[in-house]
Amino acid sequence: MSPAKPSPDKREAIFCATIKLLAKYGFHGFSIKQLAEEAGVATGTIYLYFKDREDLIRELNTQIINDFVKASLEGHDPQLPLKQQYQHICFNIWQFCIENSCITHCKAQFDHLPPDVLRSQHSHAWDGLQPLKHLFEQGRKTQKIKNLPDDILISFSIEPYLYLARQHLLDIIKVDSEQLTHIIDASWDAIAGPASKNTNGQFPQE
Amino acid sequence: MSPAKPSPDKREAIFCATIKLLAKYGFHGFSIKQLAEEAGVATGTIYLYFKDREDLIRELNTQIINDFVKASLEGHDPQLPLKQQYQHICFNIWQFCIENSCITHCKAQFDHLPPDVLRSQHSHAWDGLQPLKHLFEQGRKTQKIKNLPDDILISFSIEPYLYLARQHLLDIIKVDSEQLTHIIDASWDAIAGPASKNTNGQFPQE
DNA sequence: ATATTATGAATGAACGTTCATTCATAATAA
DNA sequence: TTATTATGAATGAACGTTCATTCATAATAT
Repeated sequence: MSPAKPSPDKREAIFCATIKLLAKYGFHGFSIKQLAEEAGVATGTIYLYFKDREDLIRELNTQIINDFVKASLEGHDPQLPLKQQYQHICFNIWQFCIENSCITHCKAQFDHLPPDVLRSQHSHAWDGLQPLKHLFEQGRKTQKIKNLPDDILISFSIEPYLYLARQHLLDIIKVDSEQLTHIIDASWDAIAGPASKNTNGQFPQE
Repeated sequence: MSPAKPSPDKREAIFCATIKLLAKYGFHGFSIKQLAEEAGVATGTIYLYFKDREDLIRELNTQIINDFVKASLEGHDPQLPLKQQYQHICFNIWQFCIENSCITHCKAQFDHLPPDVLRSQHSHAWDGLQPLKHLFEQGRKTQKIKNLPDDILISFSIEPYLYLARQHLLDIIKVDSEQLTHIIDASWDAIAGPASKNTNGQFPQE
């Protein structure tokens, strides 16, 4: 089966098994022993590739963010109209979440790492999402997108998809491709247009 | 402090300490011993009030959902215009999240309990949110709200607030009350109006 | 006195991590 | 080619720690 080479993709096997187990059991109920079994290696082997448990999880987190960001921007074309650019990214996100169910379930787990890790993760993710930043910036300038900070726009642009994908994968709800279109439209409605002017009675914002 | 009383609210103290620790350390790094110390009781005492660790967490989860639902609907008035009803609920959610930071951080942890628990949690939550269900239903009928399933509307109505509140509490972003108004408006824009008809083909937006 | 409630030392299972050992392959020598 | 040696990836039993849970005992209430 497995010879004794250096090892190009054994690390990958460990990653893969970690994702699988983390998605299934969460951080509790996830043990190194179980991981070794799932990955088809000895427990000690894991420590040849990762300093310790924490290191493994941090590295995995980084890779997942990278993959997610990369998938989100696949085929991105800054020449297209803003709305189309946005729709494309949203579709990418949905697609990625559905096709990588383990990652989708994992990802949410990472939202509860220590605060300092979260902060660096946050800024790292934004680094990769530069094109989305530009899209938002351009949208704000041309009044096609509400004049709100990136993070707030994100809360309508990415979070709902993550949530819905999780529920979809758990069979709690079902989203077909026609609904997805409507969802993407709804999410565009949330961020589109200059910040609405009259909430209740109040003053225009500008 | 009190040596050996019957115990009306010792259970509450244990709940409270659990929330605190869970918010701080997550499921890992949360131990019964630590919990006992934080709650000011002996380890054995915990087992007088809860069958075991799992039972404690499940019960806590249920109570948090109940509190959350109750807070969301506080002061709800079905007589008001739909948009105002909606804004009021959104504001309640934000308020609750900010005022109960430990619960907000905890809540997300529970998103990764076993699937069957998640499903029952989901339907239990909806039971309590009947008024919101009605609001959505009425909105769909009168074309004031998009013709989309409740769960999808929720993804723009609750999830973004949970996400933003978490980030706000972690000091990753800051949301002031003026921004909150805009966020609530944006979230209304997401669900408002009949499901948009032209995705790409483009009519004027208003 | 009796029942109820609280305690925390004791327990054993499970955990992450280590390290002496193995062995297929690579490198070198004949 | 064939024999010999060196390598380091892989192993998994063993280790020390930590954990959830129990229970004999103590404290309090009735």
